[in-house]
Amino acid sequence: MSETKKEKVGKGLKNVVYQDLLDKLIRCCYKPGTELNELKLTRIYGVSRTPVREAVTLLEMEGYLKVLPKKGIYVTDISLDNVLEIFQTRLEIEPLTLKMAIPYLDIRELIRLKNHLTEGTIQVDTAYEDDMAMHLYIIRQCRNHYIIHMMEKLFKDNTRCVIATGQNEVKVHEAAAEHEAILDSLIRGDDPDTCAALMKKHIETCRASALAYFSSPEYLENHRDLV
Amino acid sequence: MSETKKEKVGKGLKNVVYQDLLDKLIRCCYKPGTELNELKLTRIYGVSRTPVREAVTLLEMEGYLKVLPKKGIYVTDISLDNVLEIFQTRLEIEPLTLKMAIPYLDIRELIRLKNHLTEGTIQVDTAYEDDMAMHLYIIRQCRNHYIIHMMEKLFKDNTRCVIATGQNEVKVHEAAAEHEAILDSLIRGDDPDTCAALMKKHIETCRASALAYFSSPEYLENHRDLV
DNA sequence: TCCCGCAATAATGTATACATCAATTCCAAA
DNA sequence: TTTGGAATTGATGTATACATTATTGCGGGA
Repeated sequence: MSETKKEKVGKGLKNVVYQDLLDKLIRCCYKPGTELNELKLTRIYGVSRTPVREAVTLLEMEGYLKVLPKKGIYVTDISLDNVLEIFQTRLEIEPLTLKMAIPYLDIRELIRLKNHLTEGTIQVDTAYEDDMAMHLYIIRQCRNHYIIHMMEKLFKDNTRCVIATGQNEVKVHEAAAEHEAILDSLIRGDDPDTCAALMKKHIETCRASALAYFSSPEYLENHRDLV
Repeated sequence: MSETKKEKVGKGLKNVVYQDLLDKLIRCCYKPGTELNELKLTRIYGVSRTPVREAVTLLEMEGYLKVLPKKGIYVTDISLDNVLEIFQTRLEIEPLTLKMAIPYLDIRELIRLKNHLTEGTIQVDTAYEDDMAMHLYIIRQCRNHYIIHMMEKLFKDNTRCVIATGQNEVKVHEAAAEHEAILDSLIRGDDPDTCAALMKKHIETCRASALAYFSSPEYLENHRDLV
């Protein structure tokens, strides 16, 4: 009933609603604190309450929505603590994950990722996507579902935080240089600890950049509400 | 309609069904491979399909059930790979988690856990519960929701594996001795790396014990189907 | 006997009706 | 004017009816 009828994202309206809502929540089309309710959502998607409810149930379990009975459905807030936890986790786990992944990395894929970085000028608008692509590729090769699952969720949350707080001005060239260093190290076949150290350094740079942003006048101006 | 009407486990029949099903899946009352369907479940719980569906949807997302459209709902299998992943994750993450938790550990709680171990004879039937209690207490104090969430899921899976494979004969005294060593080290306020090393050693013991069990004639006899 | 096809069945997917409950509003009485 | 309370509203919780579809089984024809 909405637009194109058979998108087949994942079969079933439940999955369509879930995927679309998840995407909108991560991209902050529905900002933290927004109040929704089932009726609104059924009208937006042109489906009945059943698929909406199932999608909402899943998103509540994932922590993006909170259902208050007889009150409404609320988009969960983001806190500075949350951002700190994300970086703490990345600092502690990602270097480890990289070491686990090394035996399974495909050199061709690493080269492809590197070429993406150095293909002429870096495009700012896709820089964040490319950034995540490298991290997620490495993580997925660690062959441990528990860690992969945690890290994929973490990167979703990270994206949501980045968008919610408006830190679009990531230092793309600095990050790209560090990415290149990591990829080169992996391609050369350096000692795992060496590669992991480069990854740790990179994440520390990211964290410093994010925390600096949260203390900047620019941020404090626009987001007296958040964090 | 079933038995006691107002159990209030978590408000809502959805939560009642979810909690009960989760418990039964972890305890392998529904063994891996079992085929269920919504109708059966509605009859078992005496509720309509709606709460059943919502519970099933959640359990499918958690990986305990798999819904095959127009076929049935199947209890997911357990593989040896899964067991290996569990121990790999514990070996890599739990010592780290312990170090993160140290500043937040409550000495009184550590002493309480230790007294539990040394109170006369160790009761075999509750040994596994007590074992998990210590690990989960430490993990929860690490104050990182991503890691806590992952590890709680992992311990649920671990319990399910232990029960499914029937390794009730955990070496309770050996495990208890290692637990005591860890707790003593924490209570003394040893260096974090020292404590973490004890934890790692303990998990290695657990893994060795589990893997030995999987190679034992006793296991191979009873479980030609599994793993 | 074997095979093709249609129909019945049984399962999930979806929509909607009904139940419940909390918050709000509005009216009446002090 | 203020306040208490009952009724209405609006939200989710639950049950059920309806739609869709894959599977299965039966039956007729080659």
